Amino acid sequence: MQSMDNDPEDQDGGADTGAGNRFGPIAASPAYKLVADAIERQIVSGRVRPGEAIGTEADLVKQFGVNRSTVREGIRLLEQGGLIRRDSSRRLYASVPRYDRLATRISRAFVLHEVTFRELWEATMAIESAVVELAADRISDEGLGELDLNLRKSRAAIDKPSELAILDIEFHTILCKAAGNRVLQLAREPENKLFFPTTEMLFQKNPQAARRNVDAHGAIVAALHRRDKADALLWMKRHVNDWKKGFELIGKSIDEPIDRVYAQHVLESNL
Amino acid sequence: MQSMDNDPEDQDGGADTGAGNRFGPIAASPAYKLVADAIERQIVSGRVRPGEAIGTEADLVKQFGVNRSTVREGIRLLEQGGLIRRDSSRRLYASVPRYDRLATRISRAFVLHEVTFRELWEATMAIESAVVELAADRISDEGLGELDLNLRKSRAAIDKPSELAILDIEFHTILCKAAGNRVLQLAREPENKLFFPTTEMLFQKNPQAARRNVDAHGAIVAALHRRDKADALLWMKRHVNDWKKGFELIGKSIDEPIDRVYAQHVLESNL
DNA sequence: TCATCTCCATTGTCGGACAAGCGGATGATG
DNA sequence: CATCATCCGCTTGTCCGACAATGGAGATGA
Repeated sequence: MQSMDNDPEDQDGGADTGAGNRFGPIAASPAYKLVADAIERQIVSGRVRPGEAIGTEADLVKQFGVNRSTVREGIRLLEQGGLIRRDSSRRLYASVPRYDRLATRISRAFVLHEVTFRELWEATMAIESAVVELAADRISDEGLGELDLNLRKSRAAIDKPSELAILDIEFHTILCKAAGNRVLQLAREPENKLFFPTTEMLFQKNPQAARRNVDAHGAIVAALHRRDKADALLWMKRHVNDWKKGFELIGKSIDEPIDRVYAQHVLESNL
Repeated sequence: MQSMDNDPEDQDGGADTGAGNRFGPIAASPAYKLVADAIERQIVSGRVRPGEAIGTEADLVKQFGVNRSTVREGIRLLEQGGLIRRDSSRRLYASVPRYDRLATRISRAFVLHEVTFRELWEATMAIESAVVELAADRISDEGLGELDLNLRKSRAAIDKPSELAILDIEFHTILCKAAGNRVLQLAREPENKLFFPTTEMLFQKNPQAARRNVDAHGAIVAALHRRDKADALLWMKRHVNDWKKGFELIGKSIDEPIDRVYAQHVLESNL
């Protein structure tokens, strides 16, 4: 398995090992990067609040004393990073990095690194287990209502694989929202984008899978109604396990990397 | 708790609800974005392999039929996204998104969204538990050796909070590498950047914490040597729990958001 | 063959220019 | 006076052209 974090061209030079190699390589950044970094620091440090307007390009030209083209290139860096955004008038505002954007990039990185379904599945097992336990503690009546509604819709759509797959994603998303943990929420986004979409395929090739899916959801919801954390956890583990069984049942190996063309399709649908 | 994924200006217009609202808003992207998207598709789809050279700016100008400035702005978007990179000669090559770069962005997003230590801690508990279980199955003798070495260094540095904090991060990083799961590896990066660095503070204010930390590491390593998954898991949970206790012991609330200035410092050290 | 040098290609940066579009000011109207 | 339509100016997106610095490749020499 290849590592993901090797990088021969490390700017920082790593930890200084002893007395030799005193000076690390100097980072001679181009001006557009310096512009981007300067603005980024203002935002991250909180000196510019999210929603607050960044100056116009002309302002930045004056402040930084560089050409407008240079400013614009710097802005492009930040724009992709999600730290600034444009409203309808295309003016620039500071922003908090968007969530789904990050999730898309994370998922894309996994695809490019040829992460296997096994890795995805193991992470799913861990995260969803934690989510359901937290949800058992914290879910509100409103959250339970959402789950009930989702469950009813799922039972109605049990013969429609594509609809059911969407409802499956929705189910777990509701659950995670109820768990009230944004770190787990982001950590489980790759599941939404890469893992759960495969359920549609499973439902198509194996009608049994659809029923087991909805049954598991039902059992989890019932357990949450009773605030029965242990039972909810048990069913969640079964539920995630079922995916693996289903995957193997249709003759695919869980150890193969996520299919690139498939994932590209999925990721582009919500670029 | 605020949601992280609301966005009134959604480009896609969401799911079409019934027959009304047939046409979603048209995405009239500027040319530089079209350029970036075009190149991105080439890379993500695999038509351009990582490491392969992208044409020069002049080439792209010819291919896309736009001005060089426009091409350059498009390139800046991709550059920040990590899909292309420049070698020493500043030439452009396709690349796989770097891992630590992504991790930094994720962590920064958490800070800006004012995620609480509780959320981080809950995620840590889930992820580290999964990691140690997988590691118990998969760790090699070499991995065990690395852990042994880390443990020895930790015991030697038990009175040096800053060193010990670094060794603590290293311990969990080794463990995750041994678990052989890159999804979890990325998911736990925010711990490295935001959660574990707080241990230095704990060690400083409470010498007991350092000892408990190293003891827990020792117990985990011993369990892994015996391939005793249950015991390793038990000690890991204690270990993560200790952090919470220590945090409360020094009078801080686990429900407060991650301190912005502190986090900025940590994140900038490996920008 | 190997080291050195020169020249060229390429990037980074600059200056200027213009069309399109939005915001706000201005004016008209009830 | 309030509401609405119109217009002007600012801002962005795009284009053009230019030049210094620098790395690489090929030419040149030992």
